[in-house]
Amino acid sequence: MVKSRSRGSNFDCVTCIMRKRSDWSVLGRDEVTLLANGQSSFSYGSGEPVYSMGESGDGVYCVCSGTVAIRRLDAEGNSVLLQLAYPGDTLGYEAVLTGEPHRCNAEALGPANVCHIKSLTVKELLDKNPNLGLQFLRRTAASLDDAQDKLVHHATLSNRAKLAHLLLILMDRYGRRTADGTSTLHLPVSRRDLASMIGARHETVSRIIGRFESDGIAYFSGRSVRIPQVNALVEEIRPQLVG
Amino acid sequence: MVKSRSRGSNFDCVTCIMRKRSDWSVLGRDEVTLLANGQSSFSYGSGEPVYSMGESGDGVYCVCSGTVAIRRLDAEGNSVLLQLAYPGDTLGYEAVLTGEPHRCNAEALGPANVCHIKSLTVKELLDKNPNLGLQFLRRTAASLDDAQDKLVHHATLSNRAKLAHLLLILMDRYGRRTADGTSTLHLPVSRRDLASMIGARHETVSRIIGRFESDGIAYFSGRSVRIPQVNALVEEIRPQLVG
DNA sequence: GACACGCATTGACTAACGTCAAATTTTGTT
DNA sequence: AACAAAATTTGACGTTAGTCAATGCGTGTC
Repeated sequence: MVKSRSRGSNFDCVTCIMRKRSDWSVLGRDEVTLLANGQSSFSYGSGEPVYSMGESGDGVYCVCSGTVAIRRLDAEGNSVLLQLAYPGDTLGYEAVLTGEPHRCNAEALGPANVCHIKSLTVKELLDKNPNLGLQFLRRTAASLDDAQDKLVHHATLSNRAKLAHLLLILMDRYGRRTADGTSTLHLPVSRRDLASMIGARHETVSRIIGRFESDGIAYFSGRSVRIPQVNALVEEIRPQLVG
Repeated sequence: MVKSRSRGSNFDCVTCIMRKRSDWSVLGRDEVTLLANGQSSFSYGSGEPVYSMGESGDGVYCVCSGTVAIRRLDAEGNSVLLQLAYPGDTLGYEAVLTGEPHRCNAEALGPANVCHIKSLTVKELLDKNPNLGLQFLRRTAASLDDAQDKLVHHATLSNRAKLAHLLLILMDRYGRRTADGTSTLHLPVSRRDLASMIGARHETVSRIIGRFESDGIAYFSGRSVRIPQVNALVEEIRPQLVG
């Protein structure tokens, strides 16, 4: 179900509720007007690219609704899902700042609304309000921290532990705690993407899922996951301590 | 040989040759004076910490000479070497910007001179010259790009390929091409660190080194490496393509 | 509704890698 | 120079995870 990208008119920065929770919250009243003038909003269908590796950055993107996947492909075509972007997140500013082409693909994981702010406007705003740049800097530093944490996990955890950890992270956004202490989770991504996020093959993920079910830790049905005790997942993360 | 950190007086931002190649190159003349006033320079011995995880960021650090290793430890004490910092690199600004404690250790890998610029000065400079913040942002974005590339490699390459790749990267800075086409390389880090950089055990690295030697690709003696044909390392990186 | 396609699961097998332990070398200290 | 400590190498072994291949499942298309 891949609709083609369509221009939407429903989103306007001045009234946008996401703006207050985003990097753009540092802007003053007339700066927001400038932002609104340099902006266009688009609707995307599932799987549709927002931007692609190699394209030059003609502006930045701000997620208004939905989830956007940030991926990188290597020379052999392996796709790695690096990050999930949510409403309020700003994407693609690296390319605008450096003048280099985009290093990643950004793709809507479901119906999504994403606004585009053209480079000129971004540069004017950065110039007018230095806090915007500092805000981007804080955000980028947080992403770097996140990426470095992932590197540590890739270096020290088993695939099973990494999958448990990933499920816990996805729980934060997509999970729901039911009355009797069990939790449920609707996965935003396929098994293949799940696998690429932890640096494993999709067959391996299938097998780990099988073992989670045998061990009573998590039960999968399509993209729905039922987790009787969240704490059991936490236990999975620390390497086996003997004693 | 761990000397204790000592205050040095040899380094002054106004005359510092590294400054022109660093983020601070965007500063104007009197801003450099402000920088020089908020700065103190220190000498470090091999293995000595510049700052440590958990400490609060009381300023940023600028490498004047030597190499500084950026590491992160996990809960079980595993150390992962995330990055090598070189003269001109600025460290530790994340902690200053966010107010959070340092998330990494920074440690001199050999004799090194590192200047400390106190938080107040950094904030004044960021305030006076917005280009400094943008410069930090560009640098951080580049680090993020680098970390994401590593994630892709961790997800898709074998340890052997990752080691070959790492050697090529280290060649850029520590390598020397001799007349007859062979190259030599003096490693700045131990085998353990080499292992942590590619997410493998040190025993595994030892064995890969053994195989590199059997295969005539690289010969190791302590921290010296001789590489007859650099191209042979490049070949190692791409997964076996069946022909 | 039948079909095709991509995704997911499972099995059999193999290769890569980690673990534990011991021997050896290197490095730093006294 | 002698010693102690740490790093490195090597071996034997077990486990994990990747590969190849076949089958099943689900979704969207015609």
